[in-house]
Amino acid sequence: MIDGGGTRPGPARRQEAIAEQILARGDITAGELAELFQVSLMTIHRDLSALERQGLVRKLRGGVTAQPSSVFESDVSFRERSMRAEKEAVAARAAELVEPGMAVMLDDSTTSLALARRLEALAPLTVVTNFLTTIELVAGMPGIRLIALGGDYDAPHNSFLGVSCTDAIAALQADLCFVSTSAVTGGHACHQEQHIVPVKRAMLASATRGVLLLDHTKLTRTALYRVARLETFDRVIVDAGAAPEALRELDQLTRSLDVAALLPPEAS
Amino acid sequence: MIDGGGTRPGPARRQEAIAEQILARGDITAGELAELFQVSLMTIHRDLSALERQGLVRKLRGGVTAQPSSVFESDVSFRERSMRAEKEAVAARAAELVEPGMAVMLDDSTTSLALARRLEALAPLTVVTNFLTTIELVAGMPGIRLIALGGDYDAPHNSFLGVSCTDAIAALQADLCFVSTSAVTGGHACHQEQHIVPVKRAMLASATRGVLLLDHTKLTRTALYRVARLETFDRVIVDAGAAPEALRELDQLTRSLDVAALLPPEAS
DNA sequence: GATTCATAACGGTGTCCAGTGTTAAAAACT
DNA sequence: AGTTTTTAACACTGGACACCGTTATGAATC
Repeated sequence: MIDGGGTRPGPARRQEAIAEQILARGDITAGELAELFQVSLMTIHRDLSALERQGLVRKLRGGVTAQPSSVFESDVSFRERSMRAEKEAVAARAAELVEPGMAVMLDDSTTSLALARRLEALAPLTVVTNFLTTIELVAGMPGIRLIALGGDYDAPHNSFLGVSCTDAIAALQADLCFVSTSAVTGGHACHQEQHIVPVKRAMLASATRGVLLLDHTKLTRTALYRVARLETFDRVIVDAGAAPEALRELDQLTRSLDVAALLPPEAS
Repeated sequence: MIDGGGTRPGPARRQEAIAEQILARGDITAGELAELFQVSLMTIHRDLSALERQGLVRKLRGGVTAQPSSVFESDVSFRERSMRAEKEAVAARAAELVEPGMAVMLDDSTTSLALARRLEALAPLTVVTNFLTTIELVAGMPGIRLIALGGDYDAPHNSFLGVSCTDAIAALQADLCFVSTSAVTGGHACHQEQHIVPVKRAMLASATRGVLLLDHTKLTRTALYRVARLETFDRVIVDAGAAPEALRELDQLTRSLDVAALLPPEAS
């Protein structure tokens, strides 16, 4: 059983492998990669240019080096690719909390996006979000009322932030709010980017119930800015991949913890 | 996504011709169309279904009938198709008013969209809009700062409206504001849809200078709701297709009229 | 200047998919 | 019922485009 999940296009797969190599070794030459993957030098160069456009590596004469992780970890196109199955599991569980007629708020996380994909079945519904990807998705769903949160466009996140965004949020009141942060440490949900924090806080303040969506890798990570204490959330959903002791600790700190089992590998 | 040239793939072209037929004759049978275009009945049915989804015609047993124009005239996908050259001419002239560093506001009109396409060359620039099509376009322009205006999503216009939109506008101050309305009558810029009016008004109120963009067909049309008096606008731009007496009358009523000559039919 | 590496340009190859027709079933009308 | 119109399902096709290699040109380093 090779290639278990989604082996979609040709080059993307190789590029992922290349990125993995670089991230592991730190640097490598184009020639080595060509040898390793049995393709021409030109192809390697093209792959590297693509990866550079995504901000994953830096090209320089004679080879490539890895980019410090903090730079690209926040980029959408990167986040979109990682922890797919875990996000789906969490999103599926989150969808169970949504009932027709509700107004739900979604932040600019790819986990929320996974949830958004499942919302069409639950119409009628009002969806509020500042995430352009989600906006485009939900705009095409007939039964769903969409309220977009405007603001300053942030390219790496593909979302809208800033004062005019928080102002818009403050004028609303949602039933349910789904938020994801990049880390959980010391009883707090944390994020590594300052300018996102006020938006997430405003969302939580404008919703009757707040739900935190996590994949298990968030539990072992740290980030600088505190978004909110874990008790702030009425519910926390995490996938089942976490270590037992981490789960136990998390359970202590949260009002209501929900562990989502991984879904069967559907051929979506 | 969009093809400026006009002669698109295969079926779109035929569907346009079909729509033209129906709009001219009022109604027609599927069989006649199949004969007329030398394609199978099935294909005609598919075309008609597509046109029906766009709200242009109504299918009923035995044929199709035209939809009263007021229903679809406001739909984006329809507006996008009409008066292409005129809009480009007006947009080109409007672009001359924009200087690097400015903050410009664009409404949810396809003329504004045509203008937006020309803005990348004028970076650095701040663009403010409530039109999702424009948002997606400008989000991909590196040198341009984008501020999106949120609000209730309106599917036929593909834009955001409502109180939360006007509120967001009121919190801003732009240098230049470009607005287009569906008609000009009795010294007023008018629009046929009520819920759009407050948004356009708010935009004009939040900009130092207001510019009205028109194609000449707007001059002979009427619409119910007054948006603003023509003197409100610091400048009015119209294409050269208008009748001389209409232009003269318009000139009387505006502070500064600008007649844009049609551009050479470039193969963009 | 020589060498090595990177990019640009061109052409070949395969895949994917929109577009269409045919046939069959379903639905609507008489 | 019978007839006509509409939809559903399937297979075919051509063109578009992604992907890759080869060769040629350009840039950077020694």
